[in-house]
Amino acid sequence: MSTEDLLRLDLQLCFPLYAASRAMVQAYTPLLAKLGLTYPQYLVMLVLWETDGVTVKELGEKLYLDSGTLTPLLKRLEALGMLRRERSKEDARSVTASLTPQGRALRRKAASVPEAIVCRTGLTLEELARLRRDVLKLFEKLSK
Amino acid sequence: MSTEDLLRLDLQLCFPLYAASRAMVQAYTPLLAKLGLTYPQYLVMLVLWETDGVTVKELGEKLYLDSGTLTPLLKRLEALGMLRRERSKEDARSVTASLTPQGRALRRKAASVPEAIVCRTGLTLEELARLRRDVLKLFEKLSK
DNA sequence: CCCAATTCAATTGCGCGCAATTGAATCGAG
DNA sequence: CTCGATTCAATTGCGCGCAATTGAATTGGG
Repeated sequence: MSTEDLLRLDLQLCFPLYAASRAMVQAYTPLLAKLGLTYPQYLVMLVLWETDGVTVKELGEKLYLDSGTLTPLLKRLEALGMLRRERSKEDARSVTASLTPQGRALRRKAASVPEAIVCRTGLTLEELARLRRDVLKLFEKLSK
Repeated sequence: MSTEDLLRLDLQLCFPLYAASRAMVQAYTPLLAKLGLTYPQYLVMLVLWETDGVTVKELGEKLYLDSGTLTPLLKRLEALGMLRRERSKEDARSVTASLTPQGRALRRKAASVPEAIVCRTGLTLEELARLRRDVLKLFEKLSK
């Protein structure tokens, strides 16, 4: 493959990845709109539904996002009544996000989202699992 | 697989895709910084290097971006001296972007970028081609 | 115990993405 | 030829992402 070819938009991996990622978020958008959430907000809620009471730092480690993204996002979720933000008593440098009853209750309404997305892709669970594994492998290579 | 499992962050395809896409852009960032470009700006340049003199609409169709994104981005590239924007004479509704000599010359400096990224992924060209094909298939399913 | 280094979240600034709207130009049915 | 519908780019508004900086709290070496 020539350098010329490598510069071709349609032959690169990055652009399809970038386009697919945005298309995926677009697929979630109308579903999440019913819950009053954006996609990044939904990611934060997924973490909290799994492990309530996490710090900004922990959220950042799980989602690969920094405080510049998370702080305003968490403030919006707090304004929506989904969670509370409070300074940790043990370590006053850190801030913990905890679900409100309303935030916890939203989980049931969100339960139908993943299956709807799986259907939307038109792929089998096996195909999805393989693609997920391959993309994750790429991600790990890039993170190093 | 239960609904519970589907809701788990790490089992979903979307989050790895989202994380990998951002990691990929991050991998490009230092390389493109040497050219004075952001990743979306680089995508526009790739299109222009392949086909000079495209309208905002055509750029949007190739990159899946709308005028709300492209208009300010093209203005920045114009301010950088990479291209000119002008109203089409045939159809005064459309605007055409054309490379300046400087913009055309940048292609040589950009030639080393794709290979550097390929190395960065640590994947073989075959693995990359397969992943690209699979991601593209997903994208097409989601675009429908 | 002290203070320099580190670790936190918050803030600032900027460039996307994208929905929604605007306004100009063109098209096309009648 | 006309005028309503359509097609353009531009604009507005908002929520990310992320680099860089700030300032407060904590840590740890001496």
